[in-house]
Amino acid sequence: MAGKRSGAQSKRSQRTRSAEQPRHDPALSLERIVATAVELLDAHGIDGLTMRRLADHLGSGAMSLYWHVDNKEKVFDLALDSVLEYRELPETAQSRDWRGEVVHMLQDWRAGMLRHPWSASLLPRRALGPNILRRLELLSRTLSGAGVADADLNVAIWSLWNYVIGATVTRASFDLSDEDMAAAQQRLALVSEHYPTIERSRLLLDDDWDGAFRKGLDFLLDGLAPKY
Amino acid sequence: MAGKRSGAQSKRSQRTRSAEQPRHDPALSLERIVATAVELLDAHGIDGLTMRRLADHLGSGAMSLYWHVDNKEKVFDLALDSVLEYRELPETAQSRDWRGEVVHMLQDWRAGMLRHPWSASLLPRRALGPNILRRLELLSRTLSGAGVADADLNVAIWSLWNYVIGATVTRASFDLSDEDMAAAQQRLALVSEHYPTIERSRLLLDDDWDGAFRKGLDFLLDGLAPKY
DNA sequence: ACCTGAACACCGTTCAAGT
DNA sequence: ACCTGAACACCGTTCAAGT
Repeated sequence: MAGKRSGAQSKRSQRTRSAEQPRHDPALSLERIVATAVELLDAHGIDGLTMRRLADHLGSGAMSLYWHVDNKEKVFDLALDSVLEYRELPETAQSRDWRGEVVHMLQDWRAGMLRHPWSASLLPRRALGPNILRRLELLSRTLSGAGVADADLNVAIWSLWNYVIGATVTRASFDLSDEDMAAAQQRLALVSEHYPTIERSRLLLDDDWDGAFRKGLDFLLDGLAPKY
Repeated sequence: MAGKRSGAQSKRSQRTRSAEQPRHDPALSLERIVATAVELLDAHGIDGLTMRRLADHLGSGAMSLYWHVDNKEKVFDLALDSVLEYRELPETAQSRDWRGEVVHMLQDWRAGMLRHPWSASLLPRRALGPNILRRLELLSRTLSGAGVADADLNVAIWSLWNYVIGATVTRASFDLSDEDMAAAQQRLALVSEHYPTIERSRLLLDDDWDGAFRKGLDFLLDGLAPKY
């Protein structure tokens, strides 16, 4: 956290590092850049990723990154997709019912993003990387195999997508700003006569996010399930 | 760019020319600041809002804003909530069924945000403003009145919220970056053997977003509807 | 109470140049 | 092919000061 302070000082100590010289940094590469970007984002949030800081952590000059990457946007794209990898369960999938399959993948999706909360706030502005496409393909295949009519398939996929994205974005934002949540609760308490129903149901105090995600997902799947 | 700016300047100076003071804009106020911030965001997107530019458009020094507002974050908060106002239909509500009520409010919510696409990318990091709370209260009241059990109420509200947020965030991001969408489609075409189901259902080519939103919402409401 | 300019400590990126 | 420093055109915000 308090790793690097003065840029000039750390740069100098790198240049004159003769005694403990052993670790000269490996050459730059897309992989190293993306991995370090993710580290930085995990540690300092979305505003903590800076081209200059990234280069610093990689032991290179700030401009060296631009040989590997077009611009900062690209770094964001790559960091986001790198976090969304999904390893399908190989053969257990056979024995799994379609609902179990879908629920598992979507829960994993959400959990993966919540492990890197910045990823949720990045989603709104990014395109579909290969890992997202892979998940959509799996979703599509599973629902289709479950008997969802072709006419309903895209709607079903987007509905589940929307649900996951919305849930993750919301959860991550509350996670990031406890004080905002507290402020909202306080404001709510102060003017609770305006929001009696919310107040009564304790909507903002309920913190069983995982359970709510699961239950709501079940409702949605109930609605989407093919009718026989 | 500089041309556009000077254009706005001259328009304002025309308007205030009638007053005796030669170059004084109306006094700063939170309302003016927020309204101008929304204009800027509409015109130039999220990166187009700059404290300096905002002050410039208001005809004031950059630092004058800080007397009215803590920091840039606050400007974002206020701009977001200002866009989410909802006027309940006064008495027609009586005759409306609960589904109609919910659908109307959520469609209006989505439409309002899509009129200001930056609002979607702002949502992940912001807290609940009064206008959002008002919508949640309405949702809560309507669902409760429709017979949704207290135990399911919060889950139902969050599910609908998630759905709207996810749909809006997604729609706005595709809206903002047509070339990204095109790139994704191209990449998809190139490696379509990896995503056969998506390819077949033309998931990424379907552009009836409004229809898909409505249909998926119906599925979700089917799942949420109280079972008699 | 309300507004201001100068200054500080940063940004992302272009460019010409080095190996 | 890969990396670099200097430079440019910006940022948000602190501060001491003006009315």
